Amino acid sequence: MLNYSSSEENYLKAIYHLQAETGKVTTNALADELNTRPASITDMMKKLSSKGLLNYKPYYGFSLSAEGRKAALIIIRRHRLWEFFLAEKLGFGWDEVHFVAEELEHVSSKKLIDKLDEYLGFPQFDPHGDPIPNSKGKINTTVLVPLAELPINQPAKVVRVANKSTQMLELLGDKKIAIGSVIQVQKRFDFDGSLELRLKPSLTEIISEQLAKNIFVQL
Amino acid sequence: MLNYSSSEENYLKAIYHLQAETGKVTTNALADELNTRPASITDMMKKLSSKGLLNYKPYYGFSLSAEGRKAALIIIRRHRLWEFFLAEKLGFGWDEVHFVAEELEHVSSKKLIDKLDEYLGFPQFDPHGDPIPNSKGKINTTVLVPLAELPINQPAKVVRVANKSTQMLELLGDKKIAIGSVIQVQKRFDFDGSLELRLKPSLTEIISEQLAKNIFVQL
DNA sequence: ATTAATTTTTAGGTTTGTCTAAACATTTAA
DNA sequence: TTAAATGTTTAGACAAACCTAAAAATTAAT
Ligand SMILES: [Mn+2]
Ligand SMILES: [Mn+2]
Ligand SMILES: [Mn+2]
Ligand SMILES: [Mn+2]
Repeated sequence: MLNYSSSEENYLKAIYHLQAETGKVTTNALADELNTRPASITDMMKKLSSKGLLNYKPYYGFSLSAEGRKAALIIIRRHRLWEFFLAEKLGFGWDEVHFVAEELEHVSSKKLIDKLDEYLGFPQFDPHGDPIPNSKGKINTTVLVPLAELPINQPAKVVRVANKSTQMLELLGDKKIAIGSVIQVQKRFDFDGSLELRLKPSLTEIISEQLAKNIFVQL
Repeated sequence: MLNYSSSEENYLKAIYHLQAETGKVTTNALADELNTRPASITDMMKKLSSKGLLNYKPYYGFSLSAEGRKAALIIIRRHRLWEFFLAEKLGFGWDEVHFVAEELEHVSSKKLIDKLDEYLGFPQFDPHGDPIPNSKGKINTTVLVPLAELPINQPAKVVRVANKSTQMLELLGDKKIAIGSVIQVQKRFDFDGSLELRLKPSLTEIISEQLAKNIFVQL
């Protein structure tokens, strides 16, 4: 049914992400995201809008059409399922999966992805805690709360980490925090925003506000 | 270390296969194999030989250099490991794996392939019975005998099927022959070359010469 | 040994996706 | 409210990987 080039797919995905994160998408922001030049963005915007994937008026910006959003979600589904596979089955580290999935996501067999999904047990979140759209493109829109804003003594599950660097992975390992951990905030120090967490009845850890802003939990 | 485009990889692989099957490679044969025009072959031959992957003299034909052979084996390794994965883990049919692997083989992470190999238990043959090169590019060169030439009463294991069509799969299913089956030829009818096979002490099947020529066994 | 047929290469185009430099629009600042 | 800065689009090129049609080389047939 659908068949887009790897380039088109990367553009659709990037537009979707920028739209979700910042509300609107600009030519420069997209060029920055995709490591291309603004002129290339304009070229591709014309192409995608002529294919009905984008609403585009010169100088007025652009946004995904219903069809474009649908296509983007298919690619995001592929990407996150592959990330899950790499981490869960092949033992890749958290911080290594993204780069490889960036290539695997362009393999376009629908059967492949649906079988993979089944084989993996229909996972709900990728290794970074981001939700995986189902085969109909529906995405779990559970509202995630940054740990920095979690009310005191409210238990919650860690499901997503915004920053995906090696340094972050290292720090989380040290603090014994992982995707799936159930956590509650025991105390918030207003001076620097640092938090005292309770991980298990007998295990507490102190984390910085900066770290807390990058950890997302589900109530 | 190495990084070739998908096109270059497909050419290298096709040259390797034609070289192995027919001894030499011609412009037309290659164009035929790759569904392109002879002119496109000449273009790519210049490119690949300028990269040192090919020995090429205009009008005199071409053959893979040592480096080209090495690159081809890496791609064949990827292809066959993915085929094995699709058949073994995701439940794809024999006849469905090739098409998808044709795309997956171009994902270039060495770590991905080596981890996949390990995850799959270092398989020796793909679902068609073709040998899988190891991570150093060494390929199992076990000589395979077409079932049509197997001596009477010599037990042997089915390891490869040359024709990969759905029709073939259907016929083999009907005759209860699969990769891994241990077989011996009980009688050869010289009139039409058909064979009476013994599959288990109490199970015999008659197969045509045409089928027997497409089934390869290991002694 | 010419001529004819086949194979291979060259010449010149096309499409996709990129780029730089210049022009044009919009936004911000003086 | 004009000028400067910023953001976006156009114009024109380029490389990769294809193509068709014509030319050149090789091989096969008279
Ligand atoms: Mn990608
Ligand atoms: Mn992810
Ligand atoms: Mn391929
Ligand atoms: Mn195979």
